[in-house]
Amino acid sequence: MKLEKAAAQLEALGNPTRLQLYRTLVRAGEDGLAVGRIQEKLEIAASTLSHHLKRLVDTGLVTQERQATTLICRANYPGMQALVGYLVDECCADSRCGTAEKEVAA
Amino acid sequence: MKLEKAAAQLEALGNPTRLQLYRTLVRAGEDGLAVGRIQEKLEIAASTLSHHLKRLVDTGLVTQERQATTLICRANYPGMQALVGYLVDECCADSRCGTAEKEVAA
DNA sequence: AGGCTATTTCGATGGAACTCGAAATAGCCT
DNA sequence: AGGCTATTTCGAGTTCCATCGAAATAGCCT
Repeated sequence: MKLEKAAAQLEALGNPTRLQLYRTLVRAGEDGLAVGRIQEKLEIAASTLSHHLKRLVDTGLVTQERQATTLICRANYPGMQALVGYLVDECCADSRCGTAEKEVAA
Repeated sequence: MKLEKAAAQLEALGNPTRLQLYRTLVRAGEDGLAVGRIQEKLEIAASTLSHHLKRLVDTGLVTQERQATTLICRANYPGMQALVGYLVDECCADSRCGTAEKEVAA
């Protein structure tokens, strides 16, 4: 994973509307969700949704598949896993922060 | 972790310059790095660096500590871990993608 | 105090992002 | 073909971002 690509994916997720959109797709699971369904849930203009969706697809975080007139969207899990992997690798590159097993959150 | 905060952190990391900056701090480890040192490494204008650094600090991904006239910057590991945790939680919320190394790919 | 170094703030510029509604396209169904 | 629904593209407006150099501030040291 190159830094440029990671940054592009992070930026794609770094917008509240798109993060919510991605979250919705993740929760939809493997069945995915039609664009129209997503629009009903998020209540944003269709053109706005299309714009955000395109960004997520372009960065490889979401995939789409046609079914007749409707477009099914799915979260691309491997893509997300690669991104998380990059972050973790960077994080643990030269320091030992891997000792944090649980909710270090706070 | 709220969606808004996660999005803000993702956006902060979603800029090539800032991701490189964060990466540099991570690699520096617990000793951290002075702003001036970072500037030498990244070769960007001091004002630009200050701007990006502020964003990382504001979102909780980087901490700073004064030592005389110099400012030491450090990556905030727990902050990053919380973010990664959020992503993973979202990803595995309603679907079993933890097992999806291969099959789900396609 | 005076000066010196490190860092931030200011002001400006160019470009990109987010949002929307309206119009255009894609593809099914009768 | 004709119409209907789903989705995208277009055009526009507003706002936010990235970058820089110059000037201002912070804080040490002599």
